Amino acid sequence: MPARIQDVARAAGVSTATVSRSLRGLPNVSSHTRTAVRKAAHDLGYVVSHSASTLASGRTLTVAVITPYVSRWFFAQAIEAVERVLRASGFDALLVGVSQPSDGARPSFEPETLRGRVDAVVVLTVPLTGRELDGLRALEMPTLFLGAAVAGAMSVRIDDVAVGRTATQHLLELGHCKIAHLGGDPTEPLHFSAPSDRRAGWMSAMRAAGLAPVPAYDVPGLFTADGGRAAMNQLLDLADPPTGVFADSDEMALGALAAIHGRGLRVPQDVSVVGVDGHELAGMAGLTTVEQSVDAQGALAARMVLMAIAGDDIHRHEHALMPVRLVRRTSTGEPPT
Amino acid sequence: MPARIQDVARAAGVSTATVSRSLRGLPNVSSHTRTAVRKAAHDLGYVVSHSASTLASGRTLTVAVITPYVSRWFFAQAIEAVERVLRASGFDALLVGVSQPSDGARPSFEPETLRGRVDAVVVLTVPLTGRELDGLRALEMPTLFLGAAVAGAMSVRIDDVAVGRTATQHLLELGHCKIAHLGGDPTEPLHFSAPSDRRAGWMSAMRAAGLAPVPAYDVPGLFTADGGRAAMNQLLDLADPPTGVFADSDEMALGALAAIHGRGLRVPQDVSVVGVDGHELAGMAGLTTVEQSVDAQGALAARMVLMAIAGDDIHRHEHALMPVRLVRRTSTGEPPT
DNA sequence: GCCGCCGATGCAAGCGTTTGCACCGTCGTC
DNA sequence: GACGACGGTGCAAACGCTTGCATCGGCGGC
Repeated sequence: MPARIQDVARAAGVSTATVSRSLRGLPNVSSHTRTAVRKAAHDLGYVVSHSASTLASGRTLTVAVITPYVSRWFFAQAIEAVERVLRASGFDALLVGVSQPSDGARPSFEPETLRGRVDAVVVLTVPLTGRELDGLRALEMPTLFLGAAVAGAMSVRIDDVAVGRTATQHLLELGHCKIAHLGGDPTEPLHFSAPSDRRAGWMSAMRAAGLAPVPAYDVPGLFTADGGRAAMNQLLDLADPPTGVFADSDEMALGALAAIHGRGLRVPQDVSVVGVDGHELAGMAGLTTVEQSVDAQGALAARMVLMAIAGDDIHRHEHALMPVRLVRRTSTGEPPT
Repeated sequence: MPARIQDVARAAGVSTATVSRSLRGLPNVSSHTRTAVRKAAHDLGYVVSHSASTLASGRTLTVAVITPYVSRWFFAQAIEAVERVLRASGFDALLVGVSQPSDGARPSFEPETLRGRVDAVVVLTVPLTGRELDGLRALEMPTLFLGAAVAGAMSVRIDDVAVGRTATQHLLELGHCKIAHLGGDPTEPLHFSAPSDRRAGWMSAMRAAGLAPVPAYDVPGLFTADGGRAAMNQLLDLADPPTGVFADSDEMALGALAAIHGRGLRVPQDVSVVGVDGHELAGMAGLTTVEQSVDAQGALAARMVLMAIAGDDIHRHEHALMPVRLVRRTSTGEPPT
């Protein structure tokens, strides 16, 4: 029923080879012929068969986006940006979720499955096991990690150690000494690097200030608002609670804010909180945060991948580091005396 | 380099036809043969070529998810749920963004492009023009709208009029008379139905209470926190500001909360706010809301689509209505006297 | 005026599966 | 003991496009 290339060829009075070349803008086609073919194709409502085209050429015009979540801020932002740039270049995004079910035994992701299915892969953070990474490497296609760096592949990310250091230093400069850290989930089977790097930044800044990071001040917040709230409550239950809190994400920080307000305490008079991300609602809540542009990271990632697909090997192993900046708002101030 | 079906056939000492049938679990294959084939395939690391399989069979094992956004709460939730269920059934999700660029001239979405590319389409809300909808219809494949109902296709959604009525009635019951509505963007070229339906619910509840909805109380909030804040500020600037606010989404409601607090006013003593959705951060902020489970909606949507693909024509035009429930928290109370 | 070159085009061989149809024993039935 | 029926298997024709190679004028240079 739908028109095939043969129909267009017939209508335009040329061979299928010429139709193929005309429609794809290849050289060695007279402009007269090209026009005629385009018209015929348009009149017939011809659309190239993706599977046939892929089978014959090996090109898929598709990029896989592998992600553990889509509803969390960072991931949603990244997916949106990557997809937008891909689409603008005529590429499609194949969404591959790798979140583990609650039973813990996540259905293992099979990289082999992507062979011949996509032209490149963008991995959000590194939600993969060693075996999966090896499988991905075996695919030998352009691969880019967004939010983490992996040797032998491209990457776009921020300096997470610096993020931790910046946030902590901000609190230190305000005069805080008792600074806590709300991080990821230590039982998380996926080994995300951002939480540990940010923690490292926190510790490094503390040490540089001549302070020893208190173990009890390092609590898991699961990267969710609920987790952040629970973690904050845990901190406030301590005999000697912190006066400053550095949360690895704005979502956790907002949860912490809720916990603080829930206790009748005031921000920043009683407790200062600084987050990471630049979440829209962080602005609403007056949250001081270390802002990153995931939109810019995603767009750059997509562009790099597209270049690699186009055969630009120069960037094949490039690691891009994007800037962050501290945005001071009303959630941080001097510690109580 | 990668093993093809021919290699597996040779290794197992059978024909490619038998390999194909064995691997796909078709009947009329002796269990002995099937085992041998499976082993050979596994040993060779054989993975069926998606394009070849699609070309030959017409099946793609892929579903398109068409969405105007991915970073907004509803959409992120929906995408995540749909993808998860599809993946569990061996299907992939092709993400198709149709958001308009800021210049207003959104690159028109070409439904024809999906022909032969996917087995079904899930459309989040209805971000499409009439022409696009017609094109989608012409594809004659299972199509499901999530978040809106369209005649002639499946749909999963909530009763948005009831949502507006429920939220408004809650405020009415608390004694509010001056109730405002934060809705969508009237200049939005995409004609989302949720905002207008919720507004209709608001108006209907007001009228049922013998009150006339005040035009100045109906302001656009753009469905973002920032928009909600701006809209709320606009309301507070009125000579006679409302005492109750019904926002079409939690994100807008949270923005409204920020605006109220920014004026030094208190919630709910001075102004009551009720949202819609069940956003995690709404819980943090104590926001009363009309909660919906987008996760359940997305999962159901995916299941319906899968059934339709499997040839179950019974559900081909089914319209599922999912429940909502009012969650009372601390952002609503009696109006000031 | 002939030759070689080049741009424009067509031919046809793949690309790797799926699947209708044919074939061939075997087994149960009358 | 003959005869369908049937399970198990192979053959080969699609599926719709891309692309290396051949072909064929026309044109500039000598």
